[in-house]
Amino acid sequence: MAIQPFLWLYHILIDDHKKMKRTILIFGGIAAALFLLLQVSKFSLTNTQGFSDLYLILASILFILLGVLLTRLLYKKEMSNEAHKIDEQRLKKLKISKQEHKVLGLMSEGLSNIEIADSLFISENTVKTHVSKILAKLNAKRRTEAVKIGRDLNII
Amino acid sequence: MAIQPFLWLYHILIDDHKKMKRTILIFGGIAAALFLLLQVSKFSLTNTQGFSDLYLILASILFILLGVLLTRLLYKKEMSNEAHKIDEQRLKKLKISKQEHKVLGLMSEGLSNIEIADSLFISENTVKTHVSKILAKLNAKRRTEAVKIGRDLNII
DNA sequence: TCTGGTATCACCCGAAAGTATGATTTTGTT
DNA sequence: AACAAAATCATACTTTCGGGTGATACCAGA
Repeated sequence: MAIQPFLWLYHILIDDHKKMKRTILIFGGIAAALFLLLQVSKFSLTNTQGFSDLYLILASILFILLGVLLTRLLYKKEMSNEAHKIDEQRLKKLKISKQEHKVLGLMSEGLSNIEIADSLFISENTVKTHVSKILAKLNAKRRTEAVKIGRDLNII
Repeated sequence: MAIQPFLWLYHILIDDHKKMKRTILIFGGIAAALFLLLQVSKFSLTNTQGFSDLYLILASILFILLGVLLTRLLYKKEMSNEAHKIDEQRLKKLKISKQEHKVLGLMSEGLSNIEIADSLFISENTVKTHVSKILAKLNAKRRTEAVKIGRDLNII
């Protein structure tokens, strides 16, 4: 849950170009707001107090909005990443092998044993063996239950 | 994706008391930052320019952080709400009845037909009928596939 | 080299799931 | 009240799942 300082910058700079526009917008907005604020502070030396205060408040609101916008952009990514990434540690604890994990994934896609067999280029019997072991390791009685448990454990 | 202006305020004020502390913190922070900023603007009339600028920048950063904090708090709730609420409209379009929906939900929990029957106080045969209709309406061949489709359609 | 883990496959059998059909009752709407 | 939709249940049948057992092969680490 802690904000990693440079990770999001990396994501913004390295990731796909679609988000470049928004990135430029945000950094441009920050620069503009900062500039505006500094200008206001200079004006406040010569102008009236009330005028300066109004613009300070506006600039403050702008900064808050920037923070909101920034977070909406990044937090969404962070959350979806966190939600979708599989828990490798738990896989090891449960001693679920690579192939078993693949089978579990295809089970969660609603495939039958034969369909899984075809997509992995193995026989249906082999799939059955994998499924049985998965059920045992996840302490499930049915494949639907295994999928449910797997989802809960962030294994799928 | 649009920010609903008063919805989050409602959530903050009405929801459980655990979040009250954080709420007070945030609004307190906003008030403090505003006060700080206004004070700074007054100081800038008498003090040196550099001194004022430094505090202005600090206040700006504080505002951004406030925006970030605020959004992290609210957006999380919004996202989880959005993700977990079922799509009633699609249920109507698919003509899935209440009982069928219940059965679908219990299927996704990994229950067998008999277990579903017991928890709904109906016979296994009835459950089978419901399941068959669900499969037909969701265009699924197996219950696992139905669960998958249901999840994708935000029906579960 | 031996051993344990993984992956592969096969056969049998019982249990669960799913299909098809038909029938009755309940419920909600006009 | 009348009608449609939903909910209930049953019976018979087919298909899929899952358990149990055993077997072969491969690979990596002790």
